Amino acid sequence: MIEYGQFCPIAKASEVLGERWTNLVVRELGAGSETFNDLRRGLPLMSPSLLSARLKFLEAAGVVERSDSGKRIRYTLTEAGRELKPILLALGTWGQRWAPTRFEPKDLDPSMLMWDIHRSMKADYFGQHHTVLLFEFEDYTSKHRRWWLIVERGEVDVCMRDPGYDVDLHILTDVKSLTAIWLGQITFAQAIRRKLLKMAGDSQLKKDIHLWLGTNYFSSVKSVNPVRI
DNA sequence: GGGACTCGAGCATCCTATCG
DNA sequence: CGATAGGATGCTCGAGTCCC
Repeated sequence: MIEYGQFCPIAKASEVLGERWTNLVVRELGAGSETFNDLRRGLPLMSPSLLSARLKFLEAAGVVERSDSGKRIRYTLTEAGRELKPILLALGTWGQRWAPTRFEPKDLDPSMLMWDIHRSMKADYFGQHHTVLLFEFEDYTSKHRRWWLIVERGEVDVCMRDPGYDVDLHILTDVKSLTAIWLGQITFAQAIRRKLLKMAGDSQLKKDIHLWLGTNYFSSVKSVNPVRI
């Protein structure tokens, strides 16, 4: 644990939250992740051993509650943890406005992007229709190239293997462009016009992509140093 | 087989003592 | 006072365990 040797409340808060990854674990829990594997999907570069250590630390600090139903272990935020939400949102707003975004390969992560998108998609748009969306990243050749989002009864599932259903809409793009759209750095219309995003399939889904895909929470915050795509 | 870890080796970074 | 070395600490990666 970091210790600053100061009574200042900011120092005390930093002793709890200042370690690497800690804020992002709280972010994931605040966004609705509850199981160890959900958290891993939202934090793909964090090792499981470190995630386990951080969860134990946050539990001891009174930020996270661990409950074991016998079937599976759930992690949820305590009242202290929930009170961090506006603080993290303020931190994110500051980051979107002031922190330089370079979109270098090390900052781009298709798994984190798809996990984030699947969580914020407007599932209500699809009603009771079973809908299959295939996202294909032209800049990836590995197992991370194709991602299926399956919408069913208000739930969205993300899949890295072909689930075997007919695809309603095929979206061909690259990770950098979709990240830029997701963060509000460029609009769908601009991306389509510049052929950074191409679609094949259901014409209504194509037309309404800006309605159902959603955007990152901070996308409306204007950056002082926007990136050039 | 999936979920939730745990362990150990190796590497990276940080901290502290020492030296010029 | 600043640079350096070496030990301590932290982190990742990969493999494995345990339980349901």
